[in-house]
Amino acid sequence: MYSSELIKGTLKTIILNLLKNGNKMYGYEITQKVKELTSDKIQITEGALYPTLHALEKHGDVITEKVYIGKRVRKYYILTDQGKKTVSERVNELADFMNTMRFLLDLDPAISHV
Amino acid sequence: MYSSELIKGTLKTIILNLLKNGNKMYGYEITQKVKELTSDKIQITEGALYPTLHALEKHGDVITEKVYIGKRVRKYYILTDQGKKTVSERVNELADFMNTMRFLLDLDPAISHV
DNA sequence: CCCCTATACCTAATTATCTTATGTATTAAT
DNA sequence: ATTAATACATAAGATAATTAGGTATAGGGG
Repeated sequence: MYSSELIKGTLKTIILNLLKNGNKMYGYEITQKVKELTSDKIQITEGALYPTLHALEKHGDVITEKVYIGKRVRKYYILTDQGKKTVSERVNELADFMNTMRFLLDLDPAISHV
Repeated sequence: MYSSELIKGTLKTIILNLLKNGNKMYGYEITQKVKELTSDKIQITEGALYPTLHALEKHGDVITEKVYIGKRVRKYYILTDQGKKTVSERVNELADFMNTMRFLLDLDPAISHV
C-alpha cells in the first residue's frame, strides 16, 4: 500500500482509463479490478470512489446505466465522447508528469526526457 | 504546467531529494532549481513551499542555518541523518508507485512491473 | 530619485481530495 | 442464523495544495 498522498490526483485518471474502449464498469467492480491489477498496492476506498464517480458524471465525462441483478442494483458507468477526450488528455499528462519526475529525481531514465 | 492535483503528495519528496548528498539549499533556490530542471513544468508556489519546509524541520528531516547576504536573510536547509532515511524511502515509494501506474494505465512498460 | 523586478522570507483563508466512519440493503456460504 | 461479500451512498475530519496577502532588501532603467 502506498501512502495516501501519492494516489491523490490520479484517481480520476485511473477510473477513466478503465472505462476506455467502451468498457462499462460499475463502482465496486472498479475497486476490485484496480486491487487485482496492482496486487493490492492500490485500494480505492468507497468514500473516495463514489464522490469521484458522481463528479465525473456531473462533469459529463460518463453516463450511467442502472441494472438490477435480482433485487440488487448496479450502476454501470460508460464514457461519453467528451470523456474519451478527457481520458486521453489526463493519461498523457500523467505520463508526461511521471517522465518529468523520473528526470527530476534522477531515476532510471529508461523513458527519455526530451 | 501540470494540473495541480498531480504534484500533490510529491512535493516533500522533490525537496528532500534536492537536499541529497549534503547539498544545502534555501527556499527560494529550491523553487528556481525545480523550475529550471523541469523547463517550467513544475513551479513550486511559496504558499506550498514554506509550510512544507517547516513541517520537514518539525519532523526532524532537516535542520536550518541562517545566513545574511547583506541585510537579506537566507535560510538554508540541510538533511539530517533521519532525513536521509526518509528521502530514500520516499523516492523508492514514488518510483514503485510510478511503475504501478505505468502498468495500470497500460503505458510504455519500459520499466518492467514484476 | 523613483519605480519596477527580482530576491527572500512568511501566514491565512479557501478549495480539493482524500480517509475514516457510518448507514442501508441484498446475496451467498458455513 | 450468522458472517462475509456484494453494492450503493453520505458526512465529518484530515491533509495538502492554491490564492491572496504581507514584509523587506537589492539592483537596474528611465
